[in-house]
Formats: sequence, C-alpha cells, structure tokens
Amino acid sequence: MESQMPRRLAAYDWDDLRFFLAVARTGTLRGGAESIQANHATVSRRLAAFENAVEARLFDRTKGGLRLTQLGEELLPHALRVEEEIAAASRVVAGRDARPAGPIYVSIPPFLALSSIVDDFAEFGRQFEDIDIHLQVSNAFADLERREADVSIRYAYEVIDDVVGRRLVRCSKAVYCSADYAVKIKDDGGDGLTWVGWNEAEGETTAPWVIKGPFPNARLRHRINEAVPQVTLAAAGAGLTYLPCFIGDRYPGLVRAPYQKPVPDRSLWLLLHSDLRKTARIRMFVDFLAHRIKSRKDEFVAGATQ
Amino acid sequence: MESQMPRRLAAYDWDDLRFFLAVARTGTLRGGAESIQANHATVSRRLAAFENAVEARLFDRTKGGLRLTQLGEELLPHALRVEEEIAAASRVVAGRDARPAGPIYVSIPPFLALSSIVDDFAEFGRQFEDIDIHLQVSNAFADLERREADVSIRYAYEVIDDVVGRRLVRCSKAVYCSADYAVKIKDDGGDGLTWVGWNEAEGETTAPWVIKGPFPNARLRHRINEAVPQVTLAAAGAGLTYLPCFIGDRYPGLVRAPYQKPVPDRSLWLLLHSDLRKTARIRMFVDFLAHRIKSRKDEFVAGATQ
DNA sequence: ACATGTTGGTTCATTTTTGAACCACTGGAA
DNA sequence: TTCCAGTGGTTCAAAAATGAACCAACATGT
Repeated sequence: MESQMPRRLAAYDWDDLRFFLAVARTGTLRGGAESIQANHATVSRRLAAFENAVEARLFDRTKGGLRLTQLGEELLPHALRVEEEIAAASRVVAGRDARPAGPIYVSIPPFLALSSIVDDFAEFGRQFEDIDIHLQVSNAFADLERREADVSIRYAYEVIDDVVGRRLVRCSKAVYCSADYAVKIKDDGGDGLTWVGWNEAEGETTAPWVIKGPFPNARLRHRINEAVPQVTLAAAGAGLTYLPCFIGDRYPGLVRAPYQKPVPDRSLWLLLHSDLRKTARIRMFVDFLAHRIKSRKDEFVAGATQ
Repeated sequence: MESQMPRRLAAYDWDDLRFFLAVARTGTLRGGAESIQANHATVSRRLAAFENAVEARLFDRTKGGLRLTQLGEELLPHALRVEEEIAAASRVVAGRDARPAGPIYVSIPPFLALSSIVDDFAEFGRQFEDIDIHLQVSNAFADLERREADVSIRYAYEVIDDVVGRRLVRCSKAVYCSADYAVKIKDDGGDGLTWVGWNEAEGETTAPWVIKGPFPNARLRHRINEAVPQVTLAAAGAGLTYLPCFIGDRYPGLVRAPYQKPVPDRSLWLLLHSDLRKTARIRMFVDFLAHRIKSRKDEFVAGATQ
C-alpha cells in the first residue's frame, strides 16, 4: 500500500490544494484569499511554495489576475475531486448526512454492467438527485478492503471478509447460445458443439462441469478469463456458455440452449464495511438496491422453466 | 458552486488528513510520524487539532498505540480517496503519466449504461489493469464544466462548450415496442396505439414528432423525463417509443415496430477538456473508445433496414 | 490629465508551528 | 527482578508561517 505511492507525495502540503483551488476559482490572489479567510500575501506564498514543489508554474501572473497554465488546468480536476471528497468527509463528521447527499462509490465486476442492476442505479440517481453514483468497474475484490469503495456488489458463493455482506438472491445459471446456434442442438449430449468457458486447469474437455453438464460431448475450445467477452462470443454464435440467467436472459441474441434446465449458481452479494452502515446515503442506497433486486427475484433465480 | 459547500469546510486544514492517514495506517504516533518524516509531537498535535475541529475523537489512545474510533473508520475511506487523488495529481506533475495508471472519471447519461459502450469499458479495464474507470452516471452536462469528470460521453446534436468534442457517430433512431405489441400494429398510422414519450410542452398528441412520424394517430399517454424507464416501459408492452437503434436493438424484448424505417438522430460525442489531451491515460482511453465505437459503426448508424 | 479602485509583490513584527529532549508508563525478554 | 525497547504526553527554544501595511503598476471613469 505504501510502495506504490510516489515518494514525493509526502513532499506536498495537501492544504496547498485548498489555496490553489481558491485562486483558480476567483482568478485573483485577493479574491481567493477572501474566499478562504486568509491574507493575500499568505495565498501568494503558499502558491509559490506549491509551484516550487511542483517545479513548474501553475498560474500565469498578469496585472489584473492569475490565469491557469496548462499544468494548472490539468491539476484542477484533481483538486476539485479532493474538495468534493473532503466535503463528503465533513458531512460525515457533521452528521448532516441525515439529508443524504454526496458521492457513493460502488464497485462492480464488469459483467454486472450487463445486468438490470444498472437500471437500478439510474433509478436511484433519479430519486436522489443530490447523490452521485460512481461506478468503479473492476474485478478486484480488494477495493472494499482498501476502502476505496463504499459498496461492493459481487457474485460469489460465500463471502469471508470482515465486511457486512447481505446475500440478495441465490441465482441460477443456464447454458446459452445464439438463436442460430440453438437450432443445431440435438438431444445427443452436444456432439460436435463448442463450449465457451473459463481459463481453468488445462484439463482439456475433461473439466468436471463439462462432463457433469447437459452437453458432455461438446468441446471446450474458447477459454476466456472474463465474462463479458464470453457473452459477446456466445451471442456471435461461437458456441455454448454457462451464464447467470439474469445475464443470459437479458442479452440480445442469446437464448437458452434446449435440452437443459437452469441450475443453482452463486449469489449476488451486497457488501459494505460495518462502519458505513450508519451513514445515511449509504444506507439509503443499500436498502434501495436490496429492495429493488429482491422484488425482481424471479429474474435472478429463474426456475426450471423460463 | 460555493453555497453548496458547508461553511465548515474552510475550517479544516486539508493537510491534517495526511497525518490522520499516516497514524491510521501505522497505528502509532511515532510510526506515523516517521512515515511522513515528521516529529511524533507534531503528529500528536495535528491530530488533536483535527479532532478538535471535528469535535470528536478519531482514535482511541491506548498504551501501545492508537485505534480508530467509529467516526475515524468512517472517515478513513474519504481520506484514502483524497490520497489517491493527490497521487494522481502528482503523477500528472511528475510527467510519470507516460506509463498510464490511475483513475479515469467518465460521466455518462444513465441510458448509455444500457448500450454496448459498457462492454468497451470492461475491455479497456482488462487491457489496462492499472487504470480504474470510475463511471459517473448522471444527466448533468455540467460535470465536465465543473471539471469533476475527465471524459464525458453525451448524446446530442451539437456541442457548444469550450471543450474538445469528438463526434463519434451520427446515430439513428427508430420506433420500438415489445414483440407482443408489434403484432398489433397495422399499416394505419397507429390507430389505437400508445406512445411512450418525453415530458414536453403539453401539446397533447399534437407534438410535431408525433404528427410527422410514422404513427401520427397513436396517443401520447406516457410522459417520462428519463430514457431508461421509457425503455423498460416499452419492453413491458406499454406502447411505442423512439429509441436510438443502438439501445433498442440491444434491449431484450424490444423489436422495431413495423411500417417504419430508422431516421437520423443525434450523435455520440466524446468530450474532454483540451488540457487533458496530453495526459497519457486519458488519451489512451479516448483513442481506445473512439476506435472501438467507430469500428462498430453499423450498430449505431443502423441503415434503413436491420 | 487626474483621481480611483483594482491588481500582485514586498517587508517586518507577531503569531503559530515545529522538533529535540525529556517524562512517565507499559510489556516482554534477559 | 531488572532492563530495555516501545508507547503517548509535555516542555521550550528555534523555525516557519502569517497578516497588516505599504509599494508600484495597471486599468477605468471622471
């Protein structure tokens, strides 16, 4: 966690960003100073010190004001986000979170971006206009541990971390393929067919899930360590693939392969740190999402027949 | 921009977060002090000052170290994100951005979350593992102006801001409805049918786009100021709705209504501030996305027939 | 031409922050 | 026990940051 941070990070005084921002906004030293209740001489010095640390000019000084340089412009968005983050922090300490506002950082694996859950995000954003949803699309389970995300949505059998996990629904999976491909399937165990699967142990087609599945004779030819291209490949007619029903049923061009039934799969988990349970907007979001998803339980659990 | 910030924001010294973080990580004053090359007395005082400003304890002092309190735990993720943001800023100034890493903030309107563009995000995240994509789902065009996002993707006719806009593709729209609904449609101008449309001027069914469209006799009954529920409503069989083809063709359960052809619609724009053109990871992302989307041009422009 | 109200820059006495040294205390090892 | 290596807390002289006052330069309106 430390080694990845540049050594020079410590060289900066984070408070300098506050001065930088004040000047960037007002365009003058005096105006910026007033906006943060400081002296313009102080602002000038802090700015000079910051520029010295950066070893570059952040503003062009002109009579009549300061204008951001190229580098200053590039720095501005970062400074703004720092400010937003600190504002969110101050809301936490002030307990003003009772009136929910601010950002929520949600970490999801890429394939969930193909699910109806994104609709829920949209709906939430509509109902709570003062809350911005930041989706962090990543497979890294670690986001939550490192506390970079407030909420994490995962698709897994169990959750072991020291986080608060709510199991939303136990999902089903089924074998999917393109509509064109489906007509080629006979009730013969998958002779001549192709699997699109994961990069697992090089057990050729002897992988247990192949043998135990409804199409043991199909060959595992496409091995991909990521769900999204599996979906797109299958939709393009490359072969059979196991997908959670709430993905496969939704993705255009995919149909459930005949001669099989959905089987139980992993669960959808809503994870957050126990310390965040109290903050209003996180609670709001978690409850909202849990309610919406559970109310569409059929979409995820997908019984024996569609 | 100022009024929405709490007054107390100015009361904090942002640099205190750096001390807070150092102690939170190491668990001791002296360790924290060493990690940021400061004296443990200084760390102690800064921490005390911060706690004083917050008017609450952030750590429990015990012989042998400091442990975060509830509030401290809640503050930690914000402090971590501030640090990440400052690290990104320092990468910018150090020019280390040549080896792309760090966060990219992308602002998109909710309905684009239903498009294939999310697949591109997933693919990008796969190819550049050191870059995290933060999707900010929002209709607010202002995100870019306020510089809270690095890149903004919009669906519009023209772009007027002082931003660098790349027109990716000029898209087509068409009338969509559920498959069930489609069989009820005859070549009679839409008699007895229902429109799902926007909250526009209360011109009843006399809206120009209704009259000029392929189904002038259909009634505008559902008025929604948001695209996503229009999609879901139409998919549920509530009626006809205009959608960009790259949404409608993709959404399960929707089909193009008969007796009509796609017509030109707005364009997909990729927007970013000119100052960001140089930073490596942003450039990387923009080029990647532009290339991917343009290579699937047919999906968006969708000629007269499917 | 001439005030007037800006701007950023500079100076210097004052205030604030800092770090070295010290203290008291604890827990484990010798 | 005795010692030692760790804690966090406190003190005080030294260092650094600050703000009021002043300066020169540039606009603008009289």
